[in-house]
Amino acid sequence: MKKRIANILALPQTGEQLQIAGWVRTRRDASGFSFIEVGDGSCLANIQVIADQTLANYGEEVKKLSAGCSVLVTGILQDSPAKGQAVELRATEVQVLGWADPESYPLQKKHHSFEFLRNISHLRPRTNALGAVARVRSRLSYGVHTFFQERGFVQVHTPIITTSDCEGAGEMFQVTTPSAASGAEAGGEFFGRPAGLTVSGQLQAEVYAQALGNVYTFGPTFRAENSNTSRHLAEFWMVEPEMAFCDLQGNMQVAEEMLKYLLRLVLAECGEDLALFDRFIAKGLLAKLQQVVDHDFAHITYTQAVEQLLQSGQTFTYPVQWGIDLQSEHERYLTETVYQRPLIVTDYPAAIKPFYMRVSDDGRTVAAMDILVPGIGEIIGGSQREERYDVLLARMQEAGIEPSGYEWYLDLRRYGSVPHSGFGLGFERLVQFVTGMANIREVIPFPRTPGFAPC
RNA sequence: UCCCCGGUAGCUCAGCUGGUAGAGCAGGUGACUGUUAAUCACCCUGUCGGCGGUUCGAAUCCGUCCCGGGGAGCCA
Repeated sequence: MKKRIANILALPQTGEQLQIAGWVRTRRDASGFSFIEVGDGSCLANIQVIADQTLANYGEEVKKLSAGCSVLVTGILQDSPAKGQAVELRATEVQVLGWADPESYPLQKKHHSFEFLRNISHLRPRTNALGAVARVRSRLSYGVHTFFQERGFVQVHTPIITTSDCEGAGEMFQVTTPSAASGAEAGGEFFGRPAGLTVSGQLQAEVYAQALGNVYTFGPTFRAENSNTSRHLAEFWMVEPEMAFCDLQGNMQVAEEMLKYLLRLVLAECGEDLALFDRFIAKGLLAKLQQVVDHDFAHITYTQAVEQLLQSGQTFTYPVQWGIDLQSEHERYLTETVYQRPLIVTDYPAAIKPFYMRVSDDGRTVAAMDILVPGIGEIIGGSQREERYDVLLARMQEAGIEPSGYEWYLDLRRYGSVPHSGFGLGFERLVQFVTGMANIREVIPFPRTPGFAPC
């Protein structure tokens, strides 16, 4: 019976006859038989196969197996007499499904730089670290859905192609057809007006929040920024809940609960993979994650943040002054040095935030919140939305946005407007935080960055 | 886009102040071995990122372009 290695190792039943299918990691020969380590991606661990010379294809095939070959192994699970593994599979048949020429197969049984692996993105999930990232990412993704579904949120598939720019969220990729672009098509635009790939599902999520209450969207997002950093991608995934009848306090509460829920989840269910990261990628990772789960997030207002930075005695490249946007160095200092845990900064100056954020009673700040985490910086950005028609309209005009393109958005304030809030979580930044991977390009299967999209 | 650093064998890298290349791993062959980053011996591997310049001579110095990494900006 064909079984996955994760299931075999979770509940080993020696004496059982079973079959595994996977890829050879290494082969070591002893006198009269070979050890073959086979992994199938179901977990980090491989299973050791004992292939005896009595196998019909031992000399012809088994002895020629090398890293990357795919095999179907039938055998009997038995206790292992040697250290390193509790059980091993004594093969009665080793069927080679696909060869991998050792002269040209790029993956070796040694450390490879992530930079090198990135250039073979079609093969890199076969490595321990990238395979572990893929499993953790998948578990987190599923966890996002269970977190919201358990709380009665409705998932909304917001559009990927959009004609409304979520102002302030970055440059949009244009979407058109070859004939439209060349002007051959009547009207010049496939959609009748300029369209692009979404930079945020927020505005459309607001529509459904004001019909269904609590909703979330979780999908791909695109930014045509020429930014080349370890924290930015041109295509990434974003989690965006939007909640009607919810103020900034409730918003922050959901965000903190969600992050802790997801960390608890992977700590409980991805222990083996996280242990790998803790050992080889980011020492102390497990303790750091546990510490986040066990403590409340720190809360300060933007104004307090500015005061603390001014009083810190630190010299910053960018001088601190009320009204400036906090720079990376400022955010890092606060979350990594002062608080050493996730930090929520609220109530930013209205002048540096987008038009849709709710203006506070002081008239100069908005009900915004950023969650900063050590090592990554901003992982969540959110706000209470401006629900007052007049104020929203004024803010749009201040920002130089033509209201005619946003009539549908203004309608939400004309008809049964309610206080509501939401936030955006950069999913890859979450995966980065959880795995400790230094570069965001390693936590998405096929990273897209300026000048890079190989397949 | 800006600043800094880098591009040498399939991979990871060394190569000091200029004298036309090395190691480990991988690969091949053989030996040995309940092995597990196996071990030992032998063998193979290079337009030193591209182009131009200085020089008797350039991997090394200069210019320029391309690519990558780190940081910044922008943000998630």
